[in-house]
Amino acid sequence: MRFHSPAIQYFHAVRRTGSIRAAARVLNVASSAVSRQILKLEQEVGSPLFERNARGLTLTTVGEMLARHVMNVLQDLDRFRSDVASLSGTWHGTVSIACIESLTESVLPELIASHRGRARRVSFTTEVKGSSDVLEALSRGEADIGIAMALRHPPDLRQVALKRFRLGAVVAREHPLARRKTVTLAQCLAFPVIHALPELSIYHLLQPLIAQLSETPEPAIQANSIDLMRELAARGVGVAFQTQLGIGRLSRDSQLVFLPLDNAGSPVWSDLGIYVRAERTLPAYTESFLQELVRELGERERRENAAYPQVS
Amino acid sequence: MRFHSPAIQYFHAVRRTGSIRAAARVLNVASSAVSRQILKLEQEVGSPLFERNARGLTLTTVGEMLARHVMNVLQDLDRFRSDVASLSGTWHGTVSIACIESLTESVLPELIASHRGRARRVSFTTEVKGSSDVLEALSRGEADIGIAMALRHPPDLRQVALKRFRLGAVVAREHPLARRKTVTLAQCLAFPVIHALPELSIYHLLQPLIAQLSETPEPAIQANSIDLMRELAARGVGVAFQTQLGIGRLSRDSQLVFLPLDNAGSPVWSDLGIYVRAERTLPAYTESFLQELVRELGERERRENAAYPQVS
DNA sequence: TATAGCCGTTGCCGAAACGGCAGCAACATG
DNA sequence: CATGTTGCTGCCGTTTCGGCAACGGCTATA
Repeated sequence: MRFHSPAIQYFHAVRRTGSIRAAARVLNVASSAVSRQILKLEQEVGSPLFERNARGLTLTTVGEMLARHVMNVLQDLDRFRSDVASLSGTWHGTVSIACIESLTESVLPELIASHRGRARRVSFTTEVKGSSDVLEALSRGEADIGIAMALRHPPDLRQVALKRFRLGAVVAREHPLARRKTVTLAQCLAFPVIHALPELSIYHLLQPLIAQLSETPEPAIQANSIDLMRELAARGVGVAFQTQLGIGRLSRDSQLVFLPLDNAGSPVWSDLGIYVRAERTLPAYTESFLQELVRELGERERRENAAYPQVS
Repeated sequence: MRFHSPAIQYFHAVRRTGSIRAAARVLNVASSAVSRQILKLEQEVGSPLFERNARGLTLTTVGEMLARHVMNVLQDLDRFRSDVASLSGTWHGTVSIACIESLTESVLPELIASHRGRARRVSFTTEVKGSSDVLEALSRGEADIGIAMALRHPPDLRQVALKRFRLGAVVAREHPLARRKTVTLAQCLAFPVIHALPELSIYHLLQPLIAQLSETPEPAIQANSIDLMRELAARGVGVAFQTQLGIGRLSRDSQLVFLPLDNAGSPVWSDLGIYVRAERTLPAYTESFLQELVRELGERERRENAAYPQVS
């Protein structure tokens, strides 16, 4: 089912690989063929699409415009294919997800497992990244669904849903703070804390609040792995900060205690956004999973906010 | 700038014309070439795209799916072209509008004139249709922007804006009702009325209200031309029903008087919707006009509702 | 400074795709 | 039954495409 001129696909491959020869290897054709198609495209458009650097090609402004168009075409072709396939009863395809680490402990594995239980022919690709990298991967068409901290998102992305979860302190069961219902940041800073490095978005949530406090914090550990921070907290090394989503199993096993943060009487929210390329209609199987994802996150949001009602 | 395989464009032409030979004439190629491209497409997709009737071709289900994809591709290609053109400073293209008759008296001509005053290189195509035909033309990709009564719209269309205007009685200056501020339907029906035929959406707005009244109405005139109804009312033939949008000049010349309808104490609204294909990003020049259209209609809505405040 | 390894591009040539022409059968209309 | 129109199919010249080998430009390394 290849009714689009090869130029389109060649261009797409060159953009992704950043090199004509590399694209040719991926496409299983001679590099000369790729080169000629690109040159022909540039002649048709009337403007160069790539800047030829010594070590590969970079998109020009016009090239980026064409890349957007080509992405729209190829993604819509995917959708068309899945539409035709679903007509004859066969649901198959791959859902590609880019998400931040907090989802990997329980939300995503459970959802994927349950979904594959019902739709065996749908496969998944998931890539864990930082929030801004998630949005970038989505913009570049390298993922279908993105889950990231709800920062300002580029206009070519659409925020399908926005779920807010309470940020809290995470301590071991034996920790002195563990008997409290909620904690303030100041109370936490009296103990050794496990800080997130700036590449994690928790850092940007907490930093402004910490800056307001004038106290000298206890010596702290810094890490960029949520998994590591969680395990450190479980071993009583210190106080970590997370949403309850990121704790998961250790919380159920009662090794960890989650204490909602209380910032001058109001909760500290961590906003989770679900994103999709705006100029795109998702294939049916992707849309189906997306709906489940939104529903599940909404369900968790509801449950957590019921368990820890407003401080005020 | 034709970097899409001919099959795409041929298919699109065949779909629009409903015949291979007609498409070939439009495309300036031999009919055999078109026929072969369609056959090749069907082979690639693995399913017939058209039903061959004796007198032309009709889309199959799969064909309609492909038509949707092809429409997305070609419309997005248009957008890409306009993006590239605007990069080199030249804004040009054609905005195609499908709308109902009430817009043709003042809103649309003024907007188009003012827009062309600023952007000389943008041309316009406008087609006046009934509300449901407007939506259909939009779905088929025969128009960029649709303005119609806000009925339920198909899911492949997006309602960009919804503006409500008061439905009112329209009478000549000398008409006995002309001195009133508002009128009820019952008061109107005491006089000869000019009814809309079912093909106009005013009919569907008024019919349920008329059905509630048990009175025997005066002998009425029925028409399907808003222009005709307006001119009839201006000549004192009877009471017509319209939104103020549809009166325009004759109202400014004080030949006609607009009397908002009062239905058991509440206004009768006529909802005007502005529509666009959902799976599409508009070219910049089209988007620009669309914004002006929405703004202008919003402005009129505001002015009218200020002139005729709530009845209650 | 010389060399090896990439890079994109180009000439050449066989293969594949495309399009035009004329003619076919099928069907509708009168 | 004649006529017109429909889509389809051999045949054939033209265009396009892709593979191979080679060239010049560049970087990194010895």
